[in-house]
Amino acid sequence: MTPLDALDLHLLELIQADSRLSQGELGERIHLSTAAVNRRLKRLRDEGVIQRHGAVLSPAALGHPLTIVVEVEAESEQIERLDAMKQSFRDCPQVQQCYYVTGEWDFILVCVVRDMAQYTALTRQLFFQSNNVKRFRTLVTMDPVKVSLDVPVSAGP
Amino acid sequence: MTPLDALDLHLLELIQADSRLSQGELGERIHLSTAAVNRRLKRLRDEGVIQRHGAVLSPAALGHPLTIVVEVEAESEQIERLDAMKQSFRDCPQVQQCYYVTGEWDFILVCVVRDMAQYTALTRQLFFQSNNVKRFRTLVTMDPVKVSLDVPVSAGP
DNA sequence: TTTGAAAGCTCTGCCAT
DNA sequence: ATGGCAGAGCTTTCAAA
Repeated sequence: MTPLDALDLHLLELIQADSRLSQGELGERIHLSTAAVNRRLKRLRDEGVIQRHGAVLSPAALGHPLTIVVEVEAESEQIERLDAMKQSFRDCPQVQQCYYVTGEWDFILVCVVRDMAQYTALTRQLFFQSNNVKRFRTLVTMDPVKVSLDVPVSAGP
Repeated sequence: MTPLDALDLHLLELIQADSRLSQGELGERIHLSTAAVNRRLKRLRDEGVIQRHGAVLSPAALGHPLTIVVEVEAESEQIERLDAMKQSFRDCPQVQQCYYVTGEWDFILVCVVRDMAQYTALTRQLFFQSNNVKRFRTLVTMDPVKVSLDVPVSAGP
C-alpha cells in the first residue's frame, strides 16, 4: 500500500468532516487540480483507507432516542459459541456497535432503541435466548456527549 | 417537523448505507423523479434528520489500529465539573465517542489510538490531569465486531 | 404535492508536461 | 506524479399541472 502523504491526509480530514465537498472545492483548499483530487480519492477508496461514504442520521428523528451501553459476560469462550454471539449482535439493527474486549467483560455493546420496552425485548432476544450469556449490565445514556467514528488524521504526539 | 413517510424512510435507508448514490439512482429505486428526491433530501437535511455526510475512514490505515473502551467514575457530580470533563473528552481527537450514563460508572469512552504508549499518555492527559476522576477501567478491544452509527430505519417490533 | 426540461456544476478519462 | 480540457453525467431550479 502506498504510504499517505501530507496531501492525502489533508484530503481525508476534509472529506471525513464533509463528504459532500466537490472535488473542485477540495482541490482549491489543498492547492491541487480537480483531476489530481479525483485520482487521489479513487486511490484512497481502492486501498480501503476510505471505507464508505454514509449519511449520519439523527436517531431521535427516527424514533430511537435512547442509547444504551451494555456490558456482557459470556458463559463459555469457545470460539464457536463466541462467533455465534458476535453474529447475533451484528445481525441486530438496534446494536450499533459491538466490541469484543479483554478484562472484566467480554463484549461492550452500544444499542439505539425506541424506549425501555424495546430494550427489554432486545435483552430477551439477545441475552436470555442465547445460551451463552452469563450476565450483563445495562448503562442507560443520559447524555450522548460525543458520537462519531472520526479518526485522528494529523500526526499526533 | 413534518412526519416521515414511507418514501422518506426508504430514502434514508439507502443514503445511510451509501451517500454516494446519485439522486437519479435513488429516484429509480424508490420510483420517484430526480427532482422529488432532491427536494426530499433537502428537506431531510434542513430538518436535521440527516445530520451530516461523512466519509468513514479506516483507523488502521491511518495508524490508529487500537480501539479501547474506558469506563470512568467521576469524583464529584457537580454540573460544572462534569461539564468540564465532557468538554475535555469532546476536545480530544482520540476520543471517538463519549456517553454519560447511569449506573456503576459515569462515562463510557471509546478511544482510537496508535498503541498502548499513546493510550497511556491519553490517560495521563484525560484522567490523572483532571481533578475529577475517581477511577477508570480499561477494556482493550480484541475484535471490533461491529462499528457503525447506523440507525434502524424500518418500523421495528 | 408531482413531473419534465433547461442551466449550471461536477466527475472522469485523455493527453501533454 | 501533475494540470487542462472536453464529453458525459449529475444537481438544482422553475414552470406547469
